Amino acid sequence: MVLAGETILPVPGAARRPADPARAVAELERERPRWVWADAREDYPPLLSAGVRLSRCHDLALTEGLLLAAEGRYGEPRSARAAHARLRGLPVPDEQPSAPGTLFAPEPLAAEAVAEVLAGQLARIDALPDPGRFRLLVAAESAGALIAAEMGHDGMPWRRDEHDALLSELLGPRPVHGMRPARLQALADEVSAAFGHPVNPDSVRQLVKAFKGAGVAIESTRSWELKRIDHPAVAPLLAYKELARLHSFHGWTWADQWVRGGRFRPEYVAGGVVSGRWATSGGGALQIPKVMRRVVRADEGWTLVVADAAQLEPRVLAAMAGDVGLARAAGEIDLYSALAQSFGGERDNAKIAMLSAMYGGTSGDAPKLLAMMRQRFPQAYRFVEDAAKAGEEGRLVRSWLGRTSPPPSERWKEIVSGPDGGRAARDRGRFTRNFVVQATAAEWALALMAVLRGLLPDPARLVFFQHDEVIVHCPLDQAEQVIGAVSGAAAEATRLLFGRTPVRFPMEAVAVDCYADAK
DNA sequence: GGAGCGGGCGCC
DNA sequence: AAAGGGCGCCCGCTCC
Repeated sequence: MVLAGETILPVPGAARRPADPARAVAELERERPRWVWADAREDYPPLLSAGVRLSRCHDLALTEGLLLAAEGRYGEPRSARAAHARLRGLPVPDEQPSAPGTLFAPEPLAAEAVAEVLAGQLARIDALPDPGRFRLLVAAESAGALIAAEMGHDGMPWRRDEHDALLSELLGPRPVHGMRPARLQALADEVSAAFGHPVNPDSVRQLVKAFKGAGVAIESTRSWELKRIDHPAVAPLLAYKELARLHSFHGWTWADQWVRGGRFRPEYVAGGVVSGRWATSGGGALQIPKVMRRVVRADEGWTLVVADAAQLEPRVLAAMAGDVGLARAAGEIDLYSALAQSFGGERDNAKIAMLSAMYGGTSGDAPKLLAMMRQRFPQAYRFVEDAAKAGEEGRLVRSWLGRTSPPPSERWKEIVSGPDGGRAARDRGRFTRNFVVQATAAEWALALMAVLRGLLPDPARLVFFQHDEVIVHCPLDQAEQVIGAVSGAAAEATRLLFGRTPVRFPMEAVAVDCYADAK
């Protein structure tokens, strides 16, 4: 095992930091070690900039977070430094992720300390209920950290000329900074005209007041509520809201900040969501509107291989719960169609039933459909009900590989024991109900990416990941190989998590020139 | 004039 | 038709 971090121990006897760390790392990488480092988010980008890529790692910070949660110590500082202080019984430093270039960056953790923390973590993993699964979780989470850094480094192809054309088409030409684009101003004027006085369409308060003055009582300005209203201001207002969002979230200013050299480079945060999903800390890569997909185009002579897992969450539920009936339906490509006959012949009913079971839905037809689910698929039904019950009682739940939900807050405990505790309890029940499914789906997706990354031929690159969807950018002549790698990776991820299961996890990939053409 | 929060809505 | 999980982000607005 080779230890790395900020501190690098290349070979025994050479305990000093080498003159050219990146080169030393690159040489050692030929042995394909599992690198151990404090925090890939900080340690990997400099290596990537130096042209070095690593195949495997153990990320102490991410692992510490997983372990603390599993041990019921969620919320304690999870940095390698903090973990080391806990081991030594020293004061634990506060969580302070130092931004790159921080003036007072802490001294790097010594290699000996890294080794100590690692040994401590491996021992703690052995003490868990299912160390084998947890080790897989740690490996997948760590691989995710590598991939997140690489995707941030490589960036997703983003054509600024197409982006500008799209914005101009929808909003009018780029305005002077701080001004509304022409189309937005025209819509705002229409809204004001409809009320007969100036109204700021960005102000909820002004809108509610204006509608009230026009004799229309509304609770909110949510678009579904506005759509039920008959008033001339509604149409321009809805159009305004949609375009204003595009302008402020993914407009010219956004592109100035996030797009360089034909690449959109967001900052992904592996494990940034409690469920294990990724988050972003800038750039909003996980909320790019579908209309923007036409802006994502492969380089000349290259292609985009776009792949998404079909109905991932219900399949995960079927596999976890070991529900034979649901697993049989999940052996089909379209799971909901396969379920339709169990829900009165309607595919939509099957979908509502499954989503309500996984999200805790109670409105509309949900109660009726859930009753049918309880009868037809008792094991799957019980699986999510048990998770909900655990949450309502303030207990913790775990994903398939052992990611543990955060505990309820002290405030929650107060409220729940009070007179109106039912609402808070049900809210938490919905959270834990969803957690077990969402977190396991995230694990499957991480495993998929980790395997896929290892199968990609150079210079193919993962350039986008969004919960259950990946994009690989590769030369045209690698398209077929990459498409094969995707389905191979999906099968391997399924095997890694669930072993032999009748549940299928279809991951169909297509090679396209433009992201918008993928669906 | 900056921090913090709720509304609203994009994605899954 | 309208409500159920997870996020990030911008806006208006309040408060200090």
